[in-house]
Amino acid sequence: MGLRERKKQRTRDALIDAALDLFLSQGYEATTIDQIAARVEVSPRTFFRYFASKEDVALSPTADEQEMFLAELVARPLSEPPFTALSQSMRAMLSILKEADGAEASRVVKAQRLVHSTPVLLGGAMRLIRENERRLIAEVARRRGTTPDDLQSQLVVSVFVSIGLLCMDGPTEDLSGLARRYEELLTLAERSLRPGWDLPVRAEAAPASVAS
Amino acid sequence: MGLRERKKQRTRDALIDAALDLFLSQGYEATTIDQIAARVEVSPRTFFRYFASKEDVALSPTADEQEMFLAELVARPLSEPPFTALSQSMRAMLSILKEADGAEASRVVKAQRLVHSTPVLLGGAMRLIRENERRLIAEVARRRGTTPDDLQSQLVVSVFVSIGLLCMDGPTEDLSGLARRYEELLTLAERSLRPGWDLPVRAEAAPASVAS
DNA sequence: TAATTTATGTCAGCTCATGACAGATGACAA
DNA sequence: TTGTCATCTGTCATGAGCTGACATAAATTA
Repeated sequence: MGLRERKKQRTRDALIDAALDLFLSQGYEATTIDQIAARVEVSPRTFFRYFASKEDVALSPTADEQEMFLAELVARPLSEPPFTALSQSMRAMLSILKEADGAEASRVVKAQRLVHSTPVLLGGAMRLIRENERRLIAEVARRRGTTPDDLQSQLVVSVFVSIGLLCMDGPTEDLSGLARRYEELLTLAERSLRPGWDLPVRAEAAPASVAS
Repeated sequence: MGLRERKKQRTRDALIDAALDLFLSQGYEATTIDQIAARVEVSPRTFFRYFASKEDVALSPTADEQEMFLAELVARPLSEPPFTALSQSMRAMLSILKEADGAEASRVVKAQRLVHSTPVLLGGAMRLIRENERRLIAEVARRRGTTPDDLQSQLVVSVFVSIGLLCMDGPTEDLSGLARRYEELLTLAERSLRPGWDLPVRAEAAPASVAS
């Protein structure tokens, strides 16, 4: 990789870190682009060459998470039932973050805390999640052998995502706490859902061993 | 009601209608506050005395909906299981909108279409919904005889809300179409959930007529 | 009608965000 | 090494969203 690209990556990371730190210490609205740019020693105009908006930089770790989750899901074996594949993707993502370079994990946790404590960012994060949800639905539909407009596929993704959101609701101290709450919610969800609810109709569990 | 209050209400409604029409015809971002104010013949400054932001006016019908829904839920008899109470509140709200003055219903449908076609407004709407979700959880928790931090209560609300969101995903032509899709999704949900999943643990259905 | 409260308009100012242009810097071939 | 090219960066100008301060106009109350 050339010097140019490395420099760009460093500037980008520096902008994210500076922004997150300023946002968390003095508040999102109270922080100006000028302050972020000054801390990284670039012009305010340059900030906007890296991020489309002030919101963009705050949500960039969340956007990365979404990409990561989708990538995990696509990589899951097709033999897994849809809801299982979703759950496992989340577990995989969490453990990757835990193993990975501390800088990235730190950004994710910081962004999580920031988003959760700033209403306008919460809205932005929800928008990202909703947009990714469409892609998740496409993947789940593929696994269920249906088109993306299949309501049951949409419901499967929707229920899973709502669990993820609940998970983010509590206070985020670190990744382990997040993982713990996630497992707890998953147990509750499985207790509330009918076995096989996420399977394609062809493979649905027979109600009382009666042939259809 | 005095003349002053009536005038204020008329100005407010006029601002909402002007904004929605402009947003829908030429796009949300492409519309300026000046244009909205000019159409109602007030100063731009006055606009901000009625609405905190450009987003606020676009989401005001959605915010009203949220208030309305919560009011319906609180009015539901305590004898109803939580998820039933939620479903019935939605039905009640839809039929009230259908009966009510056409202006309000028109605003709701317009806002729906607008929000669905404007990413930033989608985020804003999600924020409103999430904020109301906290109050819905409190009410559901009360009905289940738990505190608001009870995870199962949160799950009940979360699943219901995710159905509502799915409902809004499709194209919104009118209120009847919305109601139809809602019923369809509700049927699917009930088919996916275990009977009694939303009941307090004390009243949970026994798995096979075995006394606990 | 007079006094008080409240809504509105005007103005100045800040931040966010974008286009245009010029200068600086890394990439690459002769 | 040097010159050329592509790309990144800074400066400037501009417009839109939003807010505080103050004066004016309108409605309420006495």
